[in-house]
Amino acid sequence: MAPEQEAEQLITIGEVARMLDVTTRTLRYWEEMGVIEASHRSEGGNRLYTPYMVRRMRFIIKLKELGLTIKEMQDLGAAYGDAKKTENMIPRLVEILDSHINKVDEKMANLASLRKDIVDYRHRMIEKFNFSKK
Amino acid sequence: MAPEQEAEQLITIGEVARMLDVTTRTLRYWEEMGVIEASHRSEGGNRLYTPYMVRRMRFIIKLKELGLTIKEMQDLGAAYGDAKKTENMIPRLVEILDSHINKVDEKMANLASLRKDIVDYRHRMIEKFNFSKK
DNA sequence: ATAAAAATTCACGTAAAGGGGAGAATCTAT
DNA sequence: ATAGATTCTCCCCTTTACGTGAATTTTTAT
Repeated sequence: MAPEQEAEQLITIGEVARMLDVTTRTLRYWEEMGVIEASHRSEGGNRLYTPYMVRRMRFIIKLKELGLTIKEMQDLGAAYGDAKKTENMIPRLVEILDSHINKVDEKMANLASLRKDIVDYRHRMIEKFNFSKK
Repeated sequence: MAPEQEAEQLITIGEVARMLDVTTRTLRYWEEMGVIEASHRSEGGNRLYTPYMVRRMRFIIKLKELGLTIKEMQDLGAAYGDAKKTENMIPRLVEILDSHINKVDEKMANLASLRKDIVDYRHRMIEKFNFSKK
């Protein structure tokens, strides 16, 4: 067998927070919501995280940037945790992403329409102004 | 002189709510927030709205669908209302509209970029999935 | 050993956009 | 005139994603 695996370097919540540019409160909140959990606890009870967990948190952040809610991440997390195979999570993720692409498309169409409305309104106002000045 | 202008047909809050597919609570909330106000009140104090107000509310709904906040609508709403009162405000209104057009343009650019991110991410996920399935 | 920094668990607060109910008054129709 | 439907004003509740202490422990550095 290979020699015992080297102890992973565990880092504290504060270090993780600085690395990911989030607050410790946010990390505890994610744990509270069940989208992530601390890898270990120290003797005294302090949270300690492995690099793997940090990668998972980066992933969470990415999903957040893509507009997924914590609730949607919980679904993904369940699939993730249960199967332990990332691959099993992917179809569900793709499904959620698809729905987000649709939402974004809708918003863009609406924005285009609003822009047109505002521009039209602006033109009417300018004409009215010039006319009143004769 | 022309004959006295026909009394505008005023409708109740419930009718407006049904027409616009929102709740009466929502309409009162908008009033509370200052983005709209009732055209009149009946003898007994019930809100009554003119067709013009209904058009303004449709406009509000459109803005809402775009993700504009009530705060943003307050600016636009104020300008919209002021312009009706006096044409001296038109240059100011055009100015505000221009700033909103810029905001809309920015939002559209952000959404376009977000959409690209999501689509790219989706592709990477699918490739990974297919690869793992060999 | 001891001060300072960091972490712990409550637990209340915030903003946005309303939801929902109470109790009273008003409007509509017969 | 009276039932029944609507509306009125208050006022507290909800959700989401944390913020912000407070009081207590743990960890780190000297």
